Amino acid sequence: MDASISPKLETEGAELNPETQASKRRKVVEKTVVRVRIGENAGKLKNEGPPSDLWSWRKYGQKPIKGSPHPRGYYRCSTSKGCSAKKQVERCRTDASVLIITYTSTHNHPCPDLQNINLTKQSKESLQTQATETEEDHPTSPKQQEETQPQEEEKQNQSIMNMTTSDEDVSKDHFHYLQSPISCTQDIMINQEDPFSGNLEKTHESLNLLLDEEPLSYQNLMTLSTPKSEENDFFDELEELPTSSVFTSFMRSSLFDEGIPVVPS
DNA sequence: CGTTTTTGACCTGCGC
DNA sequence: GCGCAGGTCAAAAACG
Repeated sequence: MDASISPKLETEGAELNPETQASKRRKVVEKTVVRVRIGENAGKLKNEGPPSDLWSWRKYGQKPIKGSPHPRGYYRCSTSKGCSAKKQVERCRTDASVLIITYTSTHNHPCPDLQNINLTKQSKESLQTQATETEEDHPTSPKQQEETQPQEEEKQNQSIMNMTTSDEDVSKDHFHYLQSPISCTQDIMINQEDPFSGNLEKTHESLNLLLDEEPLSYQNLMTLSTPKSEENDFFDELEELPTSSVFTSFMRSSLFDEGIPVVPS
């Protein structure tokens, strides 16, 4: 359908499958992997505007990855000088329509002009969001969302599965299929808090629980908050990172607008 | 003019 | 210990 994006989250802890060893050559660092599927319309929606992120990212490197036709981009948070948040953006080697964003470290500073961004975003999205009341800006309780659209969820789920299975790497990666914006949000929230508390294990547990237990569709989210740039060039996407906006959407909605409490393990 | 992107070189970790 | 590959740095260029 319309640019469907299916982000998935996963925090990579110390325990990992041998398949991913390649990517874990380095020290085992807490990572949050977000998989975003870029719809075919991605290239058509380029005039949607730049993908806004709560944080600004500065690209500091790009490297071709062995075995992958697509290079990997390295980004660092430029919002705050001392922020150590980083993210890696690459395309799925088997499915070019899937972006894999790996977040490493976390922001050591609060989100920048959140309100500003919110307003800006609203004005932008209002154009496309009118028809669909975004839960993104008006996050509902988890329960409500669960009842939201089971059918849609199935669709989304299927597409995700499809995408995932088509990707050998991913399928092996015991990814938890993220179906719930809430899960996503919470996961992120935890991660956001972690840098300060240094409690990462908690993240894993709650994340796993959430991802496995709360199926739910955020198709709307994706569709609405996905200012995708043209897909003709992989590098273009690396720069714009549609993911960030999507990813951020959850954060914004729950983290700041509502502040969903983190589910303790 | 300041910030971001690009790109080659360098460093580090891991497997053999 | 060596080689390979990923990750980071830093200078130059580009852009707003």
